[in-house]
Amino acid sequence: MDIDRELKKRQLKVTPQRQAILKVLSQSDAFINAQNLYTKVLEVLPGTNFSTVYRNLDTLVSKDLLCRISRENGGDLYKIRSEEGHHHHVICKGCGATIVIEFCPMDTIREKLEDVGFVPTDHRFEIYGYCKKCKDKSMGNI
Amino acid sequence: MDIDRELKKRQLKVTPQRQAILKVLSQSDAFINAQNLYTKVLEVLPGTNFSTVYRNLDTLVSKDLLCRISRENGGDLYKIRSEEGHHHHVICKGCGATIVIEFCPMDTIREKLEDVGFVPTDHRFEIYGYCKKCKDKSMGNI
DNA sequence: CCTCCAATTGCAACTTATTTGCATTTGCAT
DNA sequence: ATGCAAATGCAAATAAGTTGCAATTGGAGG
Repeated sequence: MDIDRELKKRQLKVTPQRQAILKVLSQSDAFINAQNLYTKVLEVLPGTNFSTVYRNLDTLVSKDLLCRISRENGGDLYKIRSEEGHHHHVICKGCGATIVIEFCPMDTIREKLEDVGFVPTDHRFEIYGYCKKCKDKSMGNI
Repeated sequence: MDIDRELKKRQLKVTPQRQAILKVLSQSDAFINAQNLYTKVLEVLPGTNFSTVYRNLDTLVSKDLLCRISRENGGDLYKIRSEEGHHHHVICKGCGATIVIEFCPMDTIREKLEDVGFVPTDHRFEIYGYCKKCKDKSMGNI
């Protein structure tokens, strides 16, 4: 991933902080929370402020550079948006690894909603569980 | 809904606070957040402590008396679990009203996950938008 | 290369949502 | 009526994220 290019494409300034954040995120496609990300960013660019990280997570999500999901009783999680277009995720609760799925349940249900006059604006579909590697382990570090 | 009966069935003590919480929740099937619920509970049972409300929300969700969803950048929302068994929700962003749908996308995707050795433990599927009534209004009070 | 200015950052204080420890009270089984 | 685990109230603590503002800086244009 050409970080500088992706930032410029979206008219965002190329700052060391953004480079650090995207560098960390691009090194894995697992979901990570803001605090853990912040810790890792500090290793790449010591002195970075956490509000800068939070602000940029918002910015980068809104510019479609990151995917964000939120869980019950847990903070939001982020990862690099490597796929183009609409998709959903299968997320391993052991290692955080993700599988992207193209299947979208809205395709099945949209028409039924129209029948009752409901206009969908957005939706969530996420699957949690354990990947092949993490099966039989109970790490729970997500 | 027979509140006392449902509590006893789950070996939970019947307290005025729980009765108040469930009374408020059972009067509507819209999702509501903990703070708003707390305010309404105070009208029914003044003096109730907010930590009691929070603790009971957790308890009641774990005992399958309530449904909980969480949104990006917002707290969790709760409603009475009126349907038996597994189901998903369509939620109006205008008035909070919900439609229960029996359709579950896992039926479609489960087999494909098995093929790659992924063991799903739980999933989320929620649809947000505007119901017939709230269309053309931009209330955004959810 | 230099200048300028809006965008970005650092800092610290604040907010919001929720949780926890502990003493007190209470539902309910016996 | 009694005993005790469960539940509550209170206050303080925590976690996660946000905000105002002054200082800094990326990068477009000269």
